[in-house]
Amino acid sequence: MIPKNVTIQDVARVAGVSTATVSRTLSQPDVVNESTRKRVSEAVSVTGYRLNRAARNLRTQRAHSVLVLLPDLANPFFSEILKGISRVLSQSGYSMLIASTKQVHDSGERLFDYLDDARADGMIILDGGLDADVIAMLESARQTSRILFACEWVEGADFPTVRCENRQGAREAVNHLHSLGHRKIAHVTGPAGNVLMHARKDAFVAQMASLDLPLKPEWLITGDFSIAAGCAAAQTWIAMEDRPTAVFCASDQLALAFIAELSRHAFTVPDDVSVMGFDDIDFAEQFIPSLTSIRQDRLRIGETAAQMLMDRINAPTDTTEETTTVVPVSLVVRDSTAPPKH
Amino acid sequence: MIPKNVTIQDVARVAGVSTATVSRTLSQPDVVNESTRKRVSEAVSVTGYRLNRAARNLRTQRAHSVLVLLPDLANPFFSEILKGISRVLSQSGYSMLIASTKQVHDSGERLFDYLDDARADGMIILDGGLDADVIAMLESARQTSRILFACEWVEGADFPTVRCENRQGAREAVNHLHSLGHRKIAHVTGPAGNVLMHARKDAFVAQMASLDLPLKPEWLITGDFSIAAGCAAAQTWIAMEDRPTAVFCASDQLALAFIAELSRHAFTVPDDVSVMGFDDIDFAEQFIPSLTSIRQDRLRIGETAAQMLMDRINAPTDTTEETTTVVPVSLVVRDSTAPPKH
DNA sequence: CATTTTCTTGAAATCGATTACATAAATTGT
DNA sequence: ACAATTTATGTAATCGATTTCAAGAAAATG
Repeated sequence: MIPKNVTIQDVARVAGVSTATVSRTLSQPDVVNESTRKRVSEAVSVTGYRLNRAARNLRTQRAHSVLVLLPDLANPFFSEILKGISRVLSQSGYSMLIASTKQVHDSGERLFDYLDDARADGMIILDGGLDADVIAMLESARQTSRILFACEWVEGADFPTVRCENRQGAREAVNHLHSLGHRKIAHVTGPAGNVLMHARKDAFVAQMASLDLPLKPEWLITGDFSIAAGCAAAQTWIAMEDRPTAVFCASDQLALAFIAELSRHAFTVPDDVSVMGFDDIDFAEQFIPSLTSIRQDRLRIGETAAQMLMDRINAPTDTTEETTTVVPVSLVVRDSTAPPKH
Repeated sequence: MIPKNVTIQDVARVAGVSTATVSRTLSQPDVVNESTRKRVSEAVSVTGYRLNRAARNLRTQRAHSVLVLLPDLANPFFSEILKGISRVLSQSGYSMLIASTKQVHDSGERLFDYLDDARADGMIILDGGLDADVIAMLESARQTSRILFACEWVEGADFPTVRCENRQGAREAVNHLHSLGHRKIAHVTGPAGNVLMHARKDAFVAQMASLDLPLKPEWLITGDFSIAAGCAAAQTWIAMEDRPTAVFCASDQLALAFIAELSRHAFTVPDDVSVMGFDDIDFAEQFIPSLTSIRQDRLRIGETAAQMLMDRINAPTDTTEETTTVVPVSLVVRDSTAPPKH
């Protein structure tokens, strides 16, 4: 009942040629004579032949797939990026493997096993918070050029990176609030140690200074990108003597939680305080009030990262040059920011 | 500079045994003598040997990976499910490949190529809206037992399925609203033809009847699971002569968009109308007002699906029995529902 | 002590493609 | 017309594991 797998041998027999010719017809049609090409193509469709990828992968020493490593599979922030990555990969005939940092760790695998394994030809890492020893291992791995970071990165490590203009985003945020008339602006940061948190915070501080705006230390509220942190930050704001009239949150998730918590305490946005986020996640638009944010083109980040990786994988030699691609951000003004009321 | 790959041959040489013994030591340690086992283990760690998966996959005719097919990569609804799937797969040493229906279609691949290809040993499909011809092909594929559906399914097709208790969820929604005192309840449905839409709508209608509640035809508002449909439904509600006091939406995304649109027209939830959703996505809790919903345990759906697939893949014979596993739902009461005001 | 059974191990075939090399045929140049 | 190319194809090695079969050693049996 179960028909045996059709192999290249079967096709060769049917077409009356050798397997080498079949293989050539399929991968480099131009080197075979037109008449045989036609005969082979016919044999292929008659037999219903499908290339066995495991065999090809073994012979060519290529996995024809790429690993995407996420900090957390359940975080919707990444889905659009995956879409971009997947699109580019599938154009090149590559498959997308997905794993989360935590899972890899828990299962006792080591990250570069994926490369050593012949399971993946490269990896796109979306988690800048990898342990130092993991990074060290990756750097000493044989195929360093096939590892790249997207969105986040690791300070001091020489991996190619695709990221958005974090600093520019923070500057635009400050400028936007400033232009609305705000002078007292707070910043809820990302998690301590996170590279994005530093980039955004530093730029925030710098821009405040360059606009001659005051900045009390307590207006820098340390959070992380979680919902809980947004709620906590809201309580911090509520407890302040001299409340800032605007708050720039390091992520949309923070901002939305911040607003939600405020509303549970009968404060209204933007009447009592203007709030803005960073990322422009899908939900920002649907929230009430809709959220002013700094938009990251996540699709493009994903596509760019995948394309860079493809280029490196297909490059004849190990190109050692490190490359950083920066994707622009844009301000999206919605209802959560307004001029301050006096 | 680039050290050659360590193969099983190298290990065998170092340990002074044959490759067969090395292979046995690694995959069935109990059949080799303890002393040789020790010697081999040592050789493995000395050489830093890593199994080449491509080679194993070819020889064993297993890809050791599973394809997960999503309707849309960018939809956050699925992320938690992926987490569940990935967890179970990685425990079994399997990798998770991800693709979207649209992408597979656009790239000209056929779905079962993934199986024929030796790229995947099975697939979990999260999209019940596949074209009829795709379904027909899948049914006629050689390895039908290695295909299963999760969340959605295809009416009439005999694939094993994991789904949540859609009907029970709809009943609980009606009961909840009824117990708050609502008598006029509308339902915003999912997209026409969708199996979830039908299950939920039918159960809604039935439960309304069994509670002797009136149900005008216009109270069944056809939507889809999109944000736009939620907005449109809100406008439909606003335009009604005799407005229902409660609205049960077939998804959270619908419900949130519904509420957002109402608020743009100066209606308040739950004061003017109670609204509830289905799914309990992460955001339901953060919305203002927080959303009453029917919770699907997405993690568990993912885990169950993956486990079922693993069992089938590892089953000695092609078990043809169709199985449907139903995962319970639960009512989560939040702020978007309240007794009607008269 | 001969015979059977059980443990261990190795030699070699195998999975299904790709590709280096060889060879035969066709084309070109002089 | 003969040598030199070019073009098209086939032979066979190869990728790196797993597994069947056979065989020698050790243990158990009568």
